[in-house]
Amino acid sequence: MATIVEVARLAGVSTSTVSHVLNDTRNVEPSTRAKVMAAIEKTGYRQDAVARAMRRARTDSIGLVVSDAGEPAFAEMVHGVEHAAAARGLTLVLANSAEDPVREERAVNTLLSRRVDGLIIARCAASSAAVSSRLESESPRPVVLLDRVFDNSPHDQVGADNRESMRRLVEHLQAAGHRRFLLVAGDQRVPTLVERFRGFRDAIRDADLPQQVVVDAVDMAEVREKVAAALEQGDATCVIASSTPLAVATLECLRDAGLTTPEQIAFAAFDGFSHSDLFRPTITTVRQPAFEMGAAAVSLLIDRLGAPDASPRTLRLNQTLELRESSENYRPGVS
Amino acid sequence: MATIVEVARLAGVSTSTVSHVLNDTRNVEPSTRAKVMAAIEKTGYRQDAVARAMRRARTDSIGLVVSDAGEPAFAEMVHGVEHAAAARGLTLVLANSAEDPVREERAVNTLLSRRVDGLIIARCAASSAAVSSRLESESPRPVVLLDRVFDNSPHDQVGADNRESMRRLVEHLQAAGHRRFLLVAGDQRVPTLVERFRGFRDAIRDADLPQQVVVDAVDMAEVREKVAAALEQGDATCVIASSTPLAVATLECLRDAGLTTPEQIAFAAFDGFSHSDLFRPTITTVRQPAFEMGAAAVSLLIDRLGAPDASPRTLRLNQTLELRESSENYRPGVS
DNA sequence: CTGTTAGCGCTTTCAT
DNA sequence: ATGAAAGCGCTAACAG
Repeated sequence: MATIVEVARLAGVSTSTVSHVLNDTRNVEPSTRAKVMAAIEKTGYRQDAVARAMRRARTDSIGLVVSDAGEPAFAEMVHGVEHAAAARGLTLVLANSAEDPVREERAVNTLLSRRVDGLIIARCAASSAAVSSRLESESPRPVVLLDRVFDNSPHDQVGADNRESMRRLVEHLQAAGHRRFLLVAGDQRVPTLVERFRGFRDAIRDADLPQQVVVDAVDMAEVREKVAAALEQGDATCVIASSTPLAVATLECLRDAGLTTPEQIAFAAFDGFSHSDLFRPTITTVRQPAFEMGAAAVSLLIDRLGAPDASPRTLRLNQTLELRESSENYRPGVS
Repeated sequence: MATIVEVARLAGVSTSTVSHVLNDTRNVEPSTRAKVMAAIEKTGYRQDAVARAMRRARTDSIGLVVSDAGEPAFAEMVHGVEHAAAARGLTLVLANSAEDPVREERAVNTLLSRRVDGLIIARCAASSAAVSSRLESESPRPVVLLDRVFDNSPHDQVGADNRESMRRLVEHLQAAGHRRFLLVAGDQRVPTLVERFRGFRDAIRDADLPQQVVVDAVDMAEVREKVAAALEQGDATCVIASSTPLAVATLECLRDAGLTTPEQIAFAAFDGFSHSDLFRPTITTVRQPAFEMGAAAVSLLIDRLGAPDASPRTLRLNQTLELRESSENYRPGVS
């Protein structure tokens, strides 16, 4: 590749003039500019982003660490982040922690070492304290927490209105006549799942319902076991799964138990499945605006670059309650 | 951040010694090494990948351009690429062309300008010639084509055995009694879809079947229109969709036409839906090993770095034919 | 309006 | 076994 020096020589100007033409950073005589453009054309010159980043304070890149690249919801967030970043001329550097704190820490270090202008991260469930302090000490490099938001976080964050959505979902199901629920709540180290659990508790308490069965196992095999046991005991009329993986496990249990939805038991899930309208049963779902969350994280990052000392913001995007067959047609008299 | 100079000063050695300790690139007296390590610890020093890349020929990063980050199959490929790259200490820089040749070209330029060690790209349907020549002139920076492979490509490529898989699928359906198919073939500028179409033709020809109805519209609205019309005419007993988006459109048409699967019409699709076992109808699917394809692309890239002049390789991973309800229970006598 | 030049932080010859 | 020093390609004072 040609360098800026060759372009300058060919155009008969200094490298600084070439640089200024390239970046439009000071006035250049039209004729000079033309000579430079011609030289660029002839040499096939392209700016070297590495050398540029070396000199400047910024790299025009951002890092994203997701906790599970295999989950469709995270794939959507990646898509949203990429879209918003590209729209602002930022390049995306992607890493996946796969819910492993060691890989998470390695990913964060790699990205920081590459001098990304900012970092968006969906912390993994067992995220280490080392990562937290590393992130905090990295100021003024902005960090935005995605999906998994924390109380009193020193960082900007974007999540969903999990607690409120779960409450609305449960209220709807109660109004439809359900009084005995089985909540498949999942790993309670994950803030998102904690929030959903709290929303559930809120709704149960406010409706003066008795205690409900909650499965909060971490391991999926254990989840299946406990859900199966709870179904066997059998007084729940409605099952709620707090995430897609939990919904998969739950649906498998329902199938194994020979329970059909919604005839024998109602079902609802968070995050949901793609193209769910095309298949049966269609499942009542609280849908996360994953793409928008990713895009919003980029916005927060950009805002933060412009105002490093503003106090941290937590953004919560609304989830939508999509009512479908799996929670319909419940007949209180029959239960 | 501390620099290598501060570490050197603190350790009472030269920067070159620190560098050699860091990269384990020449022998260092254990005691010296210890002093350096201590200084690194104390300063919290971390290597600056930008400066490092500036000096060396490599950046230890690879670029990936996907043509549609919203498609689950591509999300899986991204996941596979990330996984394989991370395993080799390579950082992934991600871009999405969204099937837009302008964005594709921009993405390629951005990645090259960042001096990625290699480039993996799923070309978009209307990919411009400018991109082709840009990619070819970038040697010796390796380029691997992903998913969408081309005849006589100067690059390494990894795709699926589309032609053979489609042939197997059609043969299976023929054996089950089907003689009139509707193929929803999609955009014939996309090599993957062309290959699937060819496999279909092969099978029809070898079975001496009459001409079949093929929908090859690009625009999804047009696809729906033509599929609806073909269904109305109504002599097909079996519909095959060549990709997930086409399957979605087709299933909507079937639903709108009031046709149930498999009772009234058989159905099969490529790429498929996630968690398809849990929903009805379960769909006979030719599944693409998307994750593995992404990982394989990284392998090809690495191999190529080691052997820049070997002739280009095309790798075709096997797809699996997953037989499910949507293609069962067809009764020839009734048709 | 344009040119000269000092680095950014690091790796890597070349000496010793 | 270690150090000195020359840049990698670029940007941004500073000077004219």
